[in-house]
Parts: sequence; C-alpha cells; structure tokens
Amino acid sequence: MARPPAFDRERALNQATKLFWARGYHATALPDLLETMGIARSSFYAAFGDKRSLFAECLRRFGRRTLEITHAAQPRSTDTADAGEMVRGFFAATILDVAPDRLRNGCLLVNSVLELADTDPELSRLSAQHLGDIEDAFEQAFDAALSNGTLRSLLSARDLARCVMTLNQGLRVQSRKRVPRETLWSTVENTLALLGLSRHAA
Amino acid sequence: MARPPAFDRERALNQATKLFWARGYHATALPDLLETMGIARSSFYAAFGDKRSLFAECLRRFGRRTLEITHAAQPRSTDTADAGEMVRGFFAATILDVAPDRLRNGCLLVNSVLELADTDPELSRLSAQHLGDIEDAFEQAFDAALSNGTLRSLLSARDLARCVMTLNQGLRVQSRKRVPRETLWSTVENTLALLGLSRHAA
DNA sequence: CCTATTCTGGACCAATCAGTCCATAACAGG
DNA sequence: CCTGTTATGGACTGATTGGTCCAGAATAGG
Repeated sequence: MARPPAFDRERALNQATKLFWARGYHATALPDLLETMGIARSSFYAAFGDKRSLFAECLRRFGRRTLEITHAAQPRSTDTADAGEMVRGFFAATILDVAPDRLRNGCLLVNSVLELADTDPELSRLSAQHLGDIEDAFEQAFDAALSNGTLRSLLSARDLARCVMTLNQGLRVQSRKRVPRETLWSTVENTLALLGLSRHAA
Repeated sequence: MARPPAFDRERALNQATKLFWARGYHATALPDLLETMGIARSSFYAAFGDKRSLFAECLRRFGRRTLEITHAAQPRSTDTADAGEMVRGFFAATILDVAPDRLRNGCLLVNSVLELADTDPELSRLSAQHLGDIEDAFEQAFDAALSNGTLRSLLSARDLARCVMTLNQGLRVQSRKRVPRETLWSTVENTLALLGLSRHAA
C-alpha cells in the first residue's frame, strides 16, 4: 500500500562497498556514493541512516563474504583435512581468481583497520574483529590438522594462524603497491613451503 | 636584514609527521596541523607551500630515517655480516625499542600506500618507493650473506627480501590492530626461524 | 633612528562536506 | 477512482575544507 523502492538494496550495497574499498572511508564523498548507488540523497538517509552506518554494513558484508571464502577453501571433512590446501585455496581465491582491479584494492578490512585506527577506533576495531574471525578459522583448521597428523609443525595452531594472517595482511599491502600477481603468488608459495604447509616442500 | 622565523622548521615537521602518522592524510585537517606545528596559516603556506607538499616532505623524512635504521641494524663489515642479525635488529628497533603510541601507529609508509592508492597515486607510489628502498637494503644484505656463506637458503636474496618486507608490512597492520608487542615479536621470531634467519633454529 | 625585507595573525574566500526537510510522485488497498 | 503510505528529487543548512590576501609587527643593515 505504498510506493515501492526504485533501487536494489543489495546492488546499492555492493556498489558502495566497491567505492569504499577503492578510496577508503574519508575520501569517499556522499555525492559519489549516491551516484554509484543510483539513489537520491533522501532515499539514502532513509534506507541506510548514515554514511558511517552504511560503511559499517559494508564492512560486515565484506567480512562475512571473506569468511565464507575461507571456509569454502576447506572442501573436505575435518578428518582428512589438508590445512595446507585450505590456506593455498584461500590465497588462490583471493589472489589468483580475482579481477585485476579487485586485487589492486587489497582488502577492505585491512585498509579500514589502518585508515580508521585513530579517527574512528570503533570501526577500526570492527574491521580487526572480522580479520580475527578469519584467523580463528585458520586456527581451527590447523588444530584439526595437527590432531589428525596430516600436519606436523614446531608451531602451535595459534602461532601458525597468526603467521598466515600476517602474511595475508602483508600481501594486501603489496597488492595496493601494484606488485604483480605472479610476484604475490611466489611469496605465498615460498612462505607456505617454509611453514610446512606445502606438500611440495621439506 | 629581515624578521626571523618564529618557529623551528625541524620541530614543526616532526610534529606534522606525528599527526599524519596517527590520522592519515585525508583525516588530518589544516587547523590541527597548524596547532601542533605551532605556526600560523600564512607562515605555513610560505614555508611549506601546501598540505600535499608538506605531506610529501614528511614522507621523505620518514623514509630516509627508516632506511637509516635499516642500515644501522647491520653493524659489522660486509664480510662477516650476519643477515639474520640485521633483520632481527631492524625489527627490534622498530618493535621493541619504540614507545607504545609509535608502535600503535604502525608505519607511515604502509599507512600511506594503502590510504592514497586510489586517491593520490603519486604519493602512494612515493611511499611504495621508500618501502622499496628498504627492501633493497635487505636484499643487498642477503646477497652478501649468501655470497660469503654466512647464510644458506633455498630462496634467492630477492625472494628473501620480499618475504621479510611482506612480514614487515603484515606486522604494521597488526600493530594498528593493537596486537601487543610480545605477540608481534613472537611472530617475528617464528618467521625468522622458518626463513633460516635465526641462529637458534633449524 | 630609519628603511628594506621578511614573517605573522587573522580576516576572508569559494568549494565542499554530511545531513535535514518538504512538496510531490508513485504505488496498493479499498 | 480515491486515499493512505512510502519513496523520491532537490533545495537548503551550518560547519568545515584547503587556500589567498593584506595590514602590521619584528628584525638587521645602514
């Protein structure tokens, strides 16, 4: 019994995420958001409340999606899980199987942690928390792999997960430096081999 | 034969760097800069030209200083150089021997690469270039160590340097997440051991 | 003491920022 | 077809942005 919205909410959020991802929070102006979202000012405030709220929602969506990628990278059951394959799958999905401009943008969560650490600690902490969720997923995989013997390591599951996440974050910085995909991937291979997460290495 | 400046240029630059370091480029407003620098608006534009120029100068100073730290971490002559000690020294200087708030700010170069990748590619590239200088310093050290036999590795000097820089950048992200110093350091130890850069490990 | 030169404080500017408001348009149920 | 309800477009706001300008203060050389 009312006028229906003229825009697709999901699509609008995706477009907004793209822009925040590329430019960051502060440098993304409202008029630009409105344009890519294909939405008028008042509709924007009615539907999303706030620039900051919109950003928080983009962050959550991005975090959720990335966590899904992480889980999807572990196809088999826990018993036969190869933790190395999971990590490799994660990096393949986010480095190899990704459009050039997406790769260049790095990771929205990493970008936001850095940008907002001082300006908006709450949003920064939210980003960090999503990264923490991914780290936890890795830790669980390592824990399982250490238990069932498919992985042997001097490091604990937690330490392994931390190393992988540090590697990940370092790679996202490299991405924004426009380091070519192949170089990123060779860093992944080298590091995974050293961590004992590669079947091809010592 | 003229009125002398009423502010200390070096000190003003240091203060400006601090602010940029904590908040980033976009979120640092001119009035805040003027206040911490202890300088009036017109003097600012006379002395530094521009907000952007000032930032570029801060970037150069920061890059130069960090490169000095990198070189200072390699005390001995090239022949007996222990590349592992150099890397460890670098991380000790920038993680252990640093005030809490500095640690929390991460690295100005890393922060700027990410923040300005899309908004101001030139400044981003400038930051990336300074990081590249540091990477080159590591590579030279590794090259020397591989030559004189103090270091053996499956990886090339270049690959090693890339791994160390990726580790470094990952750690700077962790810093801004407020991961405690000890945790950062244990990641350093773990990774260096795996890279064969620690005398205590395999 | 006077003058040439430089620096300083603050008024001022246009542009842009995020956010509000309201008259009107578009639909759904009766 | 009418009415109640929601969405839309765009005018408008006050605050803040980076940057300019100029009158006057401070100094050094003569």
